Amino acid sequence: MLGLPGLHSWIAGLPEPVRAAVFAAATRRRLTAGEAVYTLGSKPEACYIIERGRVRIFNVSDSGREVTLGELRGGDCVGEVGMIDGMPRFNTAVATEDSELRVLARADFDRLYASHPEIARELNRLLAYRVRFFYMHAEESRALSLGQRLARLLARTAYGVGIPQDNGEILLETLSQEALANMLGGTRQAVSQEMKRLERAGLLRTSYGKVYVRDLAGLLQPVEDLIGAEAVVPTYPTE
Amino acid sequence: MLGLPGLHSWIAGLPEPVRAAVFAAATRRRLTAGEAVYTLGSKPEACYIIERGRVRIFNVSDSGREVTLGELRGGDCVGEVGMIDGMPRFNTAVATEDSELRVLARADFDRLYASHPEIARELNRLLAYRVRFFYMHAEESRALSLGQRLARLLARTAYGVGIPQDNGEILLETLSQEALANMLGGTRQAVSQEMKRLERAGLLRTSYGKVYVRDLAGLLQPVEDLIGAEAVVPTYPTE
DNA sequence: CCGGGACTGTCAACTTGCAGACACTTTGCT
DNA sequence: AGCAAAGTGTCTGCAAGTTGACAGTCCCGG
Repeated sequence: MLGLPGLHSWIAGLPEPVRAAVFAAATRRRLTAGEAVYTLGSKPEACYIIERGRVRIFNVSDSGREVTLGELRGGDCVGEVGMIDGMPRFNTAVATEDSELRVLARADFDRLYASHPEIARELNRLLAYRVRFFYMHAEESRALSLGQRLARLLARTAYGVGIPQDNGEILLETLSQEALANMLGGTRQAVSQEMKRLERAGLLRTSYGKVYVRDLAGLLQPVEDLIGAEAVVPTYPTE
Repeated sequence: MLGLPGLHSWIAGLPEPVRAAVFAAATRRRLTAGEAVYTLGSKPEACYIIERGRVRIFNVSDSGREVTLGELRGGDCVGEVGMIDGMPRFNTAVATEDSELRVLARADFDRLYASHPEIARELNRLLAYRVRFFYMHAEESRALSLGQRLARLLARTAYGVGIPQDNGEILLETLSQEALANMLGGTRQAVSQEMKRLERAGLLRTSYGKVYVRDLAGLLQPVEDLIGAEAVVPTYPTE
């Protein structure tokens, strides 16, 4: 659910000289598809800026099942939290295609962080975004059914990286039901079932690894229904 | 799950003169039990430092059910994320007992934030903690059963605010099953059932609104079993 | 010391989603 | 064209947790 419109970098907003200093301190690293940027539990040695390619963030739950948190792309940053608190990584990042990263080692990060207050402020913006993101994510997982989450995920993905077609449909590429299941924290079978439901409702059309969204507004409908049903909102005195 | 050992303030770590400047800019506000600090969807006008009392952070899901995120106490801070990104509040904060807060208005925050780089750095530490917290929280909700989450919550609460008794038990006060259910994202009935299971296992003893923990290590046991069962951890090349 | 209110234990019916199994379709490579 | 691998549709249990209902238990104020 990263990899969608939103704030995914603390570099982009920096004034030019500071950004230049960051890039000057960073080394380059190439990854082939399947290679890990970092792994769960490891010590945070560096943070990363993705120049090219894709990096999937996930972790492995009980039965070895992987739950995808999101995918980051060119321009995005990974691994900042570890730079700030120094605690072990709490998830795993793996390149899903051949990628090229800028690596900013811990010591260099610390030096720049201490000397350029703009960096701390940009990181605040990024972390605030992430706090909101994870909070909403947790909320959504609890409050919405798999079908509703699927609809939302598809709608957001369409907004973010969808490719408009001539016939008005929006194409979502490289999006197998298995991958969707991982993102939603559900099983492939359940996704298949819900997907069929959406297809029968005429909201989309599917083809192996591809989804053609037909009615983007319609995908968000069921959620709005739910919000509309939220009749009994308790009130609290504010002053 | 806040209100437990952890980092809950960006004030405490500030150098003395800066902290003094923050307190000088803040006004005082008294809340009676049940009064809201802020509510879901409102514009972030200020952030808060709790001087005395308790503030519960929660939000209302679909059917009007409240899901408690945690409780903050004296010394803790609330509402920083809104100061940084200016977006509407994404949850509701209500005083659960008569409380006293310091209120730092947006304009004052902005002024101090711009002029004291230490504030941004302390906020990063706090936000990094919150990112981790929410991430773990989401993970736990997905991967662990209600019973396991209950055991963990009780263990952590015991560590955090438990009161050791003469007979070796640890007393957890003001902890009704209803409140636990809200924290765990479950129902009162399910908590009752799991609590009985823990009681039958001899790990604790309950009495209306109180829990006496007998075997703290034992409470964490079932989770360790689960971790131990995590045999098939896929490996990823790191270099 | 007694009665209302809050807290707790338990049950049955129901819903959601998981697990495993199996047949089928498409894609991509040779 | 042909074949293996990946992706998909669907079914049958099965487990966890919800909803609603009801009765029992404890606490505290009048």
